[in-house]
Amino acid sequence: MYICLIYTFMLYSSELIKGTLKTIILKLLADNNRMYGYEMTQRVKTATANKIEITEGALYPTLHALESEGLVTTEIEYIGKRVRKYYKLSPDGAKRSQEKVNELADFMNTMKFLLDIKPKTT
Amino acid sequence: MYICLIYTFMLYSSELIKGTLKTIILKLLADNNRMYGYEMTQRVKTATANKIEITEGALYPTLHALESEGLVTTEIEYIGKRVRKYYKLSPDGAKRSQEKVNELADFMNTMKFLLDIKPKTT
DNA sequence: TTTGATGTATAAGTAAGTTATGTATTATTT
DNA sequence: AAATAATACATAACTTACTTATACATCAAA
Repeated sequence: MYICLIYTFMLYSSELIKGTLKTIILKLLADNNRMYGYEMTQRVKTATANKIEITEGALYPTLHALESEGLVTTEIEYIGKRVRKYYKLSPDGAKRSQEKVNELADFMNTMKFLLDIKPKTT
Repeated sequence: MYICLIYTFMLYSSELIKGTLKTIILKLLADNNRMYGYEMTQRVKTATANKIEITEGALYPTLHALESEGLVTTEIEYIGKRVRKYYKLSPDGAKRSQEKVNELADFMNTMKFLLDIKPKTT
């Protein structure tokens, strides 16, 4: 007797995640005081059961953009000889975080209505 | 005495809508047998209270892409002298429509969980 | 008669990603 | 001991899916 286990790594098509990265980062920082980039990728990966994987090529430019917009501040620390860059929300960033999450929530409600998606019955 | 009415046209930032256009079109066609492009833009506009406005520059290339992928078929009709192009789902398109809607629903549930968004209490 | 709505289409430019590559340290496996 | 994987940052080249602008044409309304 064979037992066949198929693990489907149902990663979302990338267009979907596209508009949401900044919102995700800002929300993570709103909840966690400070985080570093690699930590964010791991947090999102485990929190979504591998459904959302943030690539470094997307993450770091976005973090730099948030910094240059004044929405986050940074602190560099050394773990042994390895550099680690912590990000923290500025007051503007905290405000923006809420706005972005609210906008996304509103958008998702609109889309659910438009696509006639029923709430999960779990 | 002045009465000041401010209408806020809270259009979503375009990155959000970005990944969802094909899904919206396929779902419209799944529900309506056949539709033409302009009709789709109006339907979405009114159904979302002007929150989502599909631009022609996005719509028509996407419709052409769907056609060349074999997901929709077209019929041309004349209203007076004015041309109108109707789109209809192919069997593949009907299947894809369901898949896309399911994927988006799944994605939105994941995002709601990740961003700790509470269901609306209305 | 000219503006707005209806209707389709494409070209140029942009934003936000992907993919690939690079560098370096530390832990784990063979 | 050496190779591989994980940790940690970063950037360059490319792609995708849009936006913005333009174009053309018909028909209704001001």
